[in-house]
Amino acid sequence: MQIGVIEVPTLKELFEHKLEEQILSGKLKVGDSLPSERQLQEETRISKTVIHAALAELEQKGFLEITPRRGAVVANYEETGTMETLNALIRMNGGNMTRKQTRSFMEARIAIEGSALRRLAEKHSDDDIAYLEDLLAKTDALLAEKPLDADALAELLFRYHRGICVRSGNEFFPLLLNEFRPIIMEFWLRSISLFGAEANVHLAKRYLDLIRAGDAEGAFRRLQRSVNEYLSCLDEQIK
Amino acid sequence: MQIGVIEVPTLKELFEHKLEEQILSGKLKVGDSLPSERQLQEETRISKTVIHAALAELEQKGFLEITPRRGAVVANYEETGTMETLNALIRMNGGNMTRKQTRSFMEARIAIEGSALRRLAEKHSDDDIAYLEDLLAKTDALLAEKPLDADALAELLFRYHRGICVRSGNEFFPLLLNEFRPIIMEFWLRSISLFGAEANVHLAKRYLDLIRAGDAEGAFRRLQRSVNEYLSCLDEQIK
DNA sequence: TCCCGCCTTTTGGTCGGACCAATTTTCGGA
DNA sequence: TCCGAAAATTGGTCCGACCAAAAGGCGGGA
Repeated sequence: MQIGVIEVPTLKELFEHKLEEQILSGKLKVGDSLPSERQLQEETRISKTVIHAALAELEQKGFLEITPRRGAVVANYEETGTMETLNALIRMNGGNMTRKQTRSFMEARIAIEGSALRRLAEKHSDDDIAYLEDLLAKTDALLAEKPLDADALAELLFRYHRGICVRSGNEFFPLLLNEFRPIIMEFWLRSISLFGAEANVHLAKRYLDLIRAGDAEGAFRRLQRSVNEYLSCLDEQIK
Repeated sequence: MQIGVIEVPTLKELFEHKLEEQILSGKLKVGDSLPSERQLQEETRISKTVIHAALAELEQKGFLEITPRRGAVVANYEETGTMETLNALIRMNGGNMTRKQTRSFMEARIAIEGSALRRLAEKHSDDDIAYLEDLLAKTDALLAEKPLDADALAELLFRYHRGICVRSGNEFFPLLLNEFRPIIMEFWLRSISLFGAEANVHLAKRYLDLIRAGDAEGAFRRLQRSVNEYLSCLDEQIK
């Protein structure tokens, strides 16, 4: 096993995660108001600037609601939460998603990427095909190298599937994939370790074939099938 | 016309939006590197603390790429952009979406809310129905009041449709709707002005009927139809 | 007893200065 | 011309102090 660079967390991050944990664990309930920045400063012996920066970031993540000169309260992150909130939530759990989260994610993938596949199969230019072929050529090149760089392959698979969304003509789909990025990367890494690199690349090529053939329904069903295979294989592994 | 609370932007926000504007307007091109934080501090007479915080936030929004001790460059926000980037882009344009953006949005809506509708129609508890009925009752109450508060109705419609996503059991769909929130609110306001308040509430009830009846395909088709009606009505208006 | 206006306290927001560690640039010597 | 050490520059972090606005407390008048 390789030991990567050891990241030294900053004071800000430490305080941020501490607070995040208290919110997610329920110690701090939705609607609870936080102590003032000064009070936190005294408790934690951290400067107010750092406290302030951490609180501001937690606000952006959807965990807090800060009103100038009134204070910060724990936000109802089910109401205001975004993908960023979810990413923080998953990271808190060591990067592991619950069974239900995984299912939800795959379902969202079918909804979004499935729509993109359908549209692209129905309507595409030679340029679109060339664009995707180019990305596939890169995965082939990577596949030829030994040993296999799983991270790089996952990155390429991400770009390829985002490419499908880009070329579908929908301006929102690629943005949504970017939003999901950490989760999607995790997914591809696991898929590579479950089914092997070749199988994943082969499947990617299959989508292009179906797009080229204009088989919108076939491409959609293929996506559904591979999602189901992934989920059942995951269940298999747990047993 | 009602004048709401006047929001006083903080220095950080002012600086942030200024930079955002320069990036989106093309004055700062993708790949351009920004002056150092100290230089910006001198130019703007804003403290480095605030400059730093603003840059960090712009990085999170996908507009900048910051490398420690090397500086900040304008990111390719088409590659790294998220919904937040898009929201900023639309806000810059006075809240107006292009024709293509509107189409893309409605398509994304069909993909996401359509999936939620299907799942909920196929499988739901009495509790789910009661939850949605409760939200509908609130819209009815609002509808009875005169004059009509369009903003409040749009808010309720948003909550109702998010409720469908929440109750579909998918943990991602509500988060995606939150992400889209500014755009969705704009959509409902326009829909209310186009078709009237009653028609929108009536349509909302129709979805619940179809869910109750377990008619997944019917609910999905209903959504598709109303989306098409909205788009063609919009075209009509432009002419 | 209640309400209005003044004054103190508390609040988030901002500031400039300082230090750190790593990178980039500079420049003198081989 | 090239190399390597020193200097300058960079983003990241931290501190303690100050600001203006909001909240809360207080006292006097009705």
